[in-house]
Amino acid sequence: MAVSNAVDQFMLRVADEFESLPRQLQGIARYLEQHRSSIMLQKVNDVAIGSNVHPSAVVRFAQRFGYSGFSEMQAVFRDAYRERAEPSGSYQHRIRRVISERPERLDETQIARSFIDACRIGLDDLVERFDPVRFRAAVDLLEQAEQIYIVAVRRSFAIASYIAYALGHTQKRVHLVDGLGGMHREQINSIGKGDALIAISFPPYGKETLFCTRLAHQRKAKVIAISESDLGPLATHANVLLKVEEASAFAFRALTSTICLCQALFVALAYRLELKPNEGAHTGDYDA
Amino acid sequence: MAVSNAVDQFMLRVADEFESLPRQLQGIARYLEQHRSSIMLQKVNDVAIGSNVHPSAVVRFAQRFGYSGFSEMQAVFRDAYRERAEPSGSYQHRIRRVISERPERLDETQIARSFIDACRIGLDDLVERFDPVRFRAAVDLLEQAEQIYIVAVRRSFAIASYIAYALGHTQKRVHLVDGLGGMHREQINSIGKGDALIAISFPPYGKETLFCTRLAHQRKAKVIAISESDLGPLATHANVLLKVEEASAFAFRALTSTICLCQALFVALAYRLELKPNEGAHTGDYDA
DNA sequence: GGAAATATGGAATTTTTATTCCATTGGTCG
DNA sequence: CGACCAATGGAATAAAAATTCCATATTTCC
Repeated sequence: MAVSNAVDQFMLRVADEFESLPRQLQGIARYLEQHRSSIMLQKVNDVAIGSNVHPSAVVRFAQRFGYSGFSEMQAVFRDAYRERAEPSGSYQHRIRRVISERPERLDETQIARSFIDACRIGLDDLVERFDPVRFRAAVDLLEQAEQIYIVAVRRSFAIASYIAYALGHTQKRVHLVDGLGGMHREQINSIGKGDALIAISFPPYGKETLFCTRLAHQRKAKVIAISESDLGPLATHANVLLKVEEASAFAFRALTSTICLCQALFVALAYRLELKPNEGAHTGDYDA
Repeated sequence: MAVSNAVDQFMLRVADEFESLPRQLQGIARYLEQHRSSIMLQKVNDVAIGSNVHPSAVVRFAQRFGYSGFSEMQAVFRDAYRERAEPSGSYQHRIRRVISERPERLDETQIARSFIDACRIGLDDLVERFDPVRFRAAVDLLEQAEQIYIVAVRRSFAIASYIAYALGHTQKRVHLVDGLGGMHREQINSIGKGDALIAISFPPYGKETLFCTRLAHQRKAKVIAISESDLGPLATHANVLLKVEEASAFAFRALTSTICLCQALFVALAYRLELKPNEGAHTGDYDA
């Protein structure tokens, strides 16, 4: 792993020993890692409070790593900053350099940044077009459902699997139609009146998803569709259609808005069901 | 001239009065101007020495401009830095603000909006902390891998399943360790030198994921870990660790940043492999 | 050139910050 | 279950830093 400066080096050393550190010192380690860019400005006390420990614990931490005390350790952060800030001159300068540094051919960093940017725009758009009426309707529908089925294939399957996981923390009975063993039909077949189906699909629509939607509708189950427009084939059989338009970059579709919406849906439902919030996050002793 | 921040404003005020300042104070003014980016780190004494004056002169300087002393003046510089380094307060802060803004009884809309906001902040943070070196290393590693294994459980499983889907569009051979039939071990067992494992896990870490990571490492396969910090158990066996800190709202963890990063990773890889971008999105006549 | 006003720097003081010491707690292992 | 060791946090102490005070130097202006 490439290590550029003293701070990274130090943090690496911390990471090494991390496991063998007492609880409080681990907390401090996490805090330092999190705030590496402003440690140089903080007093022992700030760090202590930030890490929920006594100042003396912070000093002990520094000493554990061979410094005489907090001050000496802090100097590492301070010097590293100075090294960066001073030689390359003003902020303006640095900016300009970053810009001029980019080569002709796109590099990974640029691709990544652009992609992330696209996702951000996607989320902005999601808030903007948010439709409270439909959203509430979706929550209502889930709240009343006896059993909840979820279907999505290919690109959207990840979303379905997440929803199934999340709903697993509620009292609802949940069925993920995952098509294992080619059994989409068999899996959806037990759906009936009083149940709900969440179907997620974007063009070109997955036929398995369409099939399930149609069946659910026939059986008088409620259908929540998550899709791109009111005009697609999902709309026909859906009771509620939540619209998401995903951003794309490099001809590649994001997934962030969809998953964000689904999570929001779950959180709203959980709140409705008066779940303790924590149960939504995790229950057991291992989670992910 | 556009004056953006408090430091600029202050320096302007100094420039105004400059002519009427006594010799030593002029020297201090020059020094401040020259070193505005590191004043926040300096002691009165440093400034005094740098300006060839007595420390008390520095205090007088500050007082001349209406501050109670050096400390108060220095705070201007410090705060300005912080504002830049952590736009509108650290990520933690912003999250907290979004959460604390919620009124008594939440309705669905508010919940959804807050949650989406939290996700947006999460993405902002993702760009900010993006580490090009590690990201590139991850892409390199995938490019060179003969076979790619992917593992994640519970909350993160959705991500793994998505990556598996995406990588399925490349020439790489891809194995999703999904634990079907309780066969995590059996599924990872065939990993070997020249292969790569992508492991995604957040606290409290899934033991299956840890197991796979350890095994992969033993077998001399390369490991890309996607996790929260360099300090977790995944770091030990990882060749590259990509850090993602997910936002949370209502004690509920988002997933957007992680998935966004994974997609970015895939896009970058696809670009590297000179895939036609479209193949990354979909191939056949039904997709999702 | 000398009185007044201002500036300067040494040293004392105050304030803030860091560190050490030690009693208590809590966990571990025989 | 009790003895031991590590960890923790309160309080005292030490160190560092900032500020004030004041005696002295320098400039200004008559």
